[in-house]
Amino acid sequence: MPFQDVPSNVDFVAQEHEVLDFWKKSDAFTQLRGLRKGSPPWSFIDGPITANNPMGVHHGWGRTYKDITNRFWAMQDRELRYQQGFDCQGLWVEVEVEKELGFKSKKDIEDYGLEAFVRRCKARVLRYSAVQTEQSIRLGYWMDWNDTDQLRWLADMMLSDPAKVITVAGPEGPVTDSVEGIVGRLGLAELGGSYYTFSNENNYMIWTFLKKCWQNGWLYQGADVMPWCPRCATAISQHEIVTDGYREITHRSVTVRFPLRGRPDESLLVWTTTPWTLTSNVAAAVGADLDYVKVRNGDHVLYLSKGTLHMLQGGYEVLDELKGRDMVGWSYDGPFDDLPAAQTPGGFHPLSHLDLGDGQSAAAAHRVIAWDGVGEAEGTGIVHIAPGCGAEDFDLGKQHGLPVLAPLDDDSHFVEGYGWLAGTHVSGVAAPIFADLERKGVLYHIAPYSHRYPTCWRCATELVFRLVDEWFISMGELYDKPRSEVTAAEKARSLRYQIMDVVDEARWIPEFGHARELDWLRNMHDWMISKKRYWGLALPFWVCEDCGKFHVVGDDLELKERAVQGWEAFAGHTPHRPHIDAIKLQCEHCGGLMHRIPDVGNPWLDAGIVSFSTLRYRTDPDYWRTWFPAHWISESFPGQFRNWFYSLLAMSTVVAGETPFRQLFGYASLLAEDGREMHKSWGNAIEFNEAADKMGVDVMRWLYAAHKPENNLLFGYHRADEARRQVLIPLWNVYNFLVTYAKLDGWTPDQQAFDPARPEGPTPAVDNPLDRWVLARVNAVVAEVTADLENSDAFGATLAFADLLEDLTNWYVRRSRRRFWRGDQDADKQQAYATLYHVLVKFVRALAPILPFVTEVMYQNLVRNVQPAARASVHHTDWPLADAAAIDAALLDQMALARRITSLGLGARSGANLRVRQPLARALVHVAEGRSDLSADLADIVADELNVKVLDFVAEPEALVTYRVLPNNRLLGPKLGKDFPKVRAALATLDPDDVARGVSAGDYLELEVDGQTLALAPDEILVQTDPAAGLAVAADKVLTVGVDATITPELKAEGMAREVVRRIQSMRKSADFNIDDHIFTWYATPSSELSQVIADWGVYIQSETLSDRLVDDDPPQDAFVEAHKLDGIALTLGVQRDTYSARAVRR
RNA sequence: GGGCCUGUAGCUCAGUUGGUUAGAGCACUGUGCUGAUAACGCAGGGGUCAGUGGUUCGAGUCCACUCAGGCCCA
Repeated sequence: MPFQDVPSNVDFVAQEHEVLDFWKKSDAFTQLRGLRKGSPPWSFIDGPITANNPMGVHHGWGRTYKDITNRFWAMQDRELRYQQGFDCQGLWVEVEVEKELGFKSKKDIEDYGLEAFVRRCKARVLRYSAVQTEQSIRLGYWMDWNDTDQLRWLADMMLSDPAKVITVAGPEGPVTDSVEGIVGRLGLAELGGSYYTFSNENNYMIWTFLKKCWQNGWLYQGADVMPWCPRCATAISQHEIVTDGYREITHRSVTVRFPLRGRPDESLLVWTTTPWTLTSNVAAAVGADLDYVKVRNGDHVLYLSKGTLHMLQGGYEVLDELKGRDMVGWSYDGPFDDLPAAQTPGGFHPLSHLDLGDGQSAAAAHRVIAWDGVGEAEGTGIVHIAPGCGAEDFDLGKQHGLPVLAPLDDDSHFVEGYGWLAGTHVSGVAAPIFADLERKGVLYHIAPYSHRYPTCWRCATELVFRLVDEWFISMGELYDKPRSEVTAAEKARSLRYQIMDVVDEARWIPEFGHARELDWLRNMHDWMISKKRYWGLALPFWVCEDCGKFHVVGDDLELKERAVQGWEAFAGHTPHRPHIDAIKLQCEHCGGLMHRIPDVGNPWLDAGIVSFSTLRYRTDPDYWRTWFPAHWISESFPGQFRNWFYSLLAMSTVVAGETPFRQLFGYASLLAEDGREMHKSWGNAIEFNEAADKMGVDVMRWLYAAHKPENNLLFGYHRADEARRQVLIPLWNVYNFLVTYAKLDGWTPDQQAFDPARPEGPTPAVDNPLDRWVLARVNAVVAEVTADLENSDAFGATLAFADLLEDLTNWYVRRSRRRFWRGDQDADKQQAYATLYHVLVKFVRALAPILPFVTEVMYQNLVRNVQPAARASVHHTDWPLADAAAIDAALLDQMALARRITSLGLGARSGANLRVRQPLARALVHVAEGRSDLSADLADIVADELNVKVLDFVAEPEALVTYRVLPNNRLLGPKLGKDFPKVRAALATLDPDDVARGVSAGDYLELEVDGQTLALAPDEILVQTDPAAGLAVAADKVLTVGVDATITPELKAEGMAREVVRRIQSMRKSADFNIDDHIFTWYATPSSELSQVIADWGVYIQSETLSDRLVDDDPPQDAFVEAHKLDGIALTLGVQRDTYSARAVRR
């Protein structure tokens, strides 16, 4: 079969959809897996994408890296698992389902019913995993994707009839289970497809991990004051709050008086931005070394720090100065001592295992304490301390043995014990509290205050700090010494240092990732893993109702073994709430009944376990060992150091004691084209589907790949247009060029020695320098790109590809055009075809991982249409080999020189206003010393491109240039050291012409420096040339090119003939003739000179324009006619198709 | 306060171990070429390589500090 016609105006987007159809119909992905089965493994572990919404263009970036890398290694004949994953459990899903249902609080969920709510969460995840699957397929991401219709069907069934028993197809045969059972087994070996972190295996594997932590003594239940979302009614962990959470918010700050006990009419002046916390005040902190003043201010005597006197309203008189330490121990009356909470001995909070304050009530405990955290940047230098309402306050309270008051319940309403406040919500208490303080006479001043305040990363509600009872994994002690000095015993006690060692085992790209992860680990607090919510990992912690001891269940087997109640209710369900909560165990210590704590797990546990759960760690150790650790993982850097990278590392350290990945490739953030984050409300957001259909995914993938990954990527349509113009269209044009002429000439590639794995075949044997050069180029580029992609450097690959494409289009094809166009079928033409074909096929195959669609189209036509034995898809072929023998470095240098000469020559012409169509007699080239001249072949190419009859290389370019002599820094710098500047200065005083002559003759140059004579070797001096003034000359560092501007009558005539040819060519196109149509041409001009030129150059004009006749007469009526002016001379031209002659004549 | 990243032309970005006159694309201007034509070539303007100091014969590149932006932690 011959090549198919190539449209010159191609709709890339429509074409991508055709390719998707082709891949689907031909089952191209499955074929690839079959082809690579049994080859050495290359293991990629995917970081799960949250299946909660459609994916965005920023996901496209990461997925492009993943797909490029997978495709590259598959072409290297490696077997891959192709399993990508969905993150399924956690608050983010709950929040969206709550929105769907119009819920406002946790109570709404409980009223609705946990069982139904959890099923809705599962269904939502299934639905969006289907959407994301379809989007990823559109991107060209080849993975073991699920059938999206089946996913949607399962979602529906989860809601309507989860207990229904169904049979679905799996890779090893049909699998029968309930709908809920099948959903819980998605991604496991028997079902294949994407992994889902809500799967049974993922959950039970986390149990195994948690049990191991427990056995190592790293798991504990702790009390702490944590940021808490009043709406979500859960604590927010350190991981969640650090970046996503802070917003600039203006609150009403309040300054109040704390009347001192035993010092009549004297008060501490205290300031806070969170008035509700005053209800739970226990202490006031001062800086021990800070200077304080006692002032009279209106009716009061107040204490505050010297640096915050501006806080006072109205005039004041300083009565005394003192240090903070002098105030420590003073006692005062708190603003809410009238409430029962403040008067309760031992403090007021619900945690039975927390015992602070020596039985004192808060009111009795009120005192001034010292704290080095007190400063004067804001406030009064006296800090109100409420240990139940702030993290630092809680720590201070522990140090000082202060009682704790915890005022808020789960929904952030004040609890009983807070008198008139009980039952009111924290968000609405500022005003009544101000009124109450006013009434009590302690309110001093209220003022707006803007600060960065933490908000919920999911629902943007302002967080409060609340005393909570949560579960933690201990990170271990942080030793106050360099890591290298930490002993083995210390390390054994501290998980933190064990993870650090594991971090060292992996290669981090970019390298700074390594340091960042270590920095995070140094600063990591104990990992809060519990969440007081509904949809998520059921933490396997069972607590004894009698003795309070807890037990951690390690997996499903142990659960079944130890269950003493509730197994029947649970059996057949996934290990989620509410069914899991039915199960009771018996306490090993006292025999009491144990119930599961209601908390669910931190979602990063779900994502971090996948290097075990998806690799069959529990069921098939050999399989796990084959695929663990991953060769490569990749995610966006911002955020993942504390999230996925961290949890992956921590969990692998605990379970396996080794790194879960060998190479980590990270990239930055995607921004809009205006450099800002994409936000719908700002109008700069681009949805994935819209981008795919407007710019095309090959273009998107190029934008993603052609970027230094550690820099933020600005994504948008202007850049897309640029990429299409610079890459896709030129590539397509070269392809179009080859196919067009190959069809005209009936050329097809050799079928004898066809290799389906590497269909371009061995490097063709050619002698034309252009061919040898472009073959050298393509092989050099393949060598470079191979190294780049092995090192996760897609960016480097795109740079190399762009250069090659430039060389191919703007030099090889441009200079070879006539070789293809010529009528005869000589050896040179055959070599040209063989070369361009080889280069293009090799190029296209190397590009295939980055641009999988357009390369597929080109492969189908260039290879599959002409080679019956060809593999079905370009993605089934093997990675091209770089033929080292073809990389002729000398030729590459020579051609680079030729191109520079050309460029300068065109510049010289342009500078003298000599258009290129006008032939000139000669160009003069001077190449600086030490550089070789061009071979005759290359000189001819340059002469042709410059449209000069002769290209002369001149050794004595005085006519062209003036000289400049410089010391050779690279040689003389190290040799002379400090004397170097003097030598440079001495050299500058000499006559450059003399020096240049000496150097070119190979003489040593004697130099007088500080009375010493110094001899410089010729290679220690660089002779540079600058163009001489007044010539059509251009020059760069090495080269000078001048053109002879004299236009003889003969040259002028030839120039006119070429002009006529160009006009006719352009008319052929306007008249919509085929490229090989023969024509009749008429011309009429009043100028006898022009008419003579056309007659003289008739043979040339006819052969260039395929004119069977060239007639000096007015064109007939039905010809295609245009009136032209050549240098002001009128010329009427007419063309008409020669219907009798036709294309066959040219063959 | 500590850690990391970034700072190069109007815009977006390259710049390989330190080496001679710092590049590309876009945009602008001029011009040319063309069966790549909704392209392309050549030329031009446009740079205190964020700043200061240091190392070095030589710094966009290495070191220190400062400034600005971003991220992480306290």
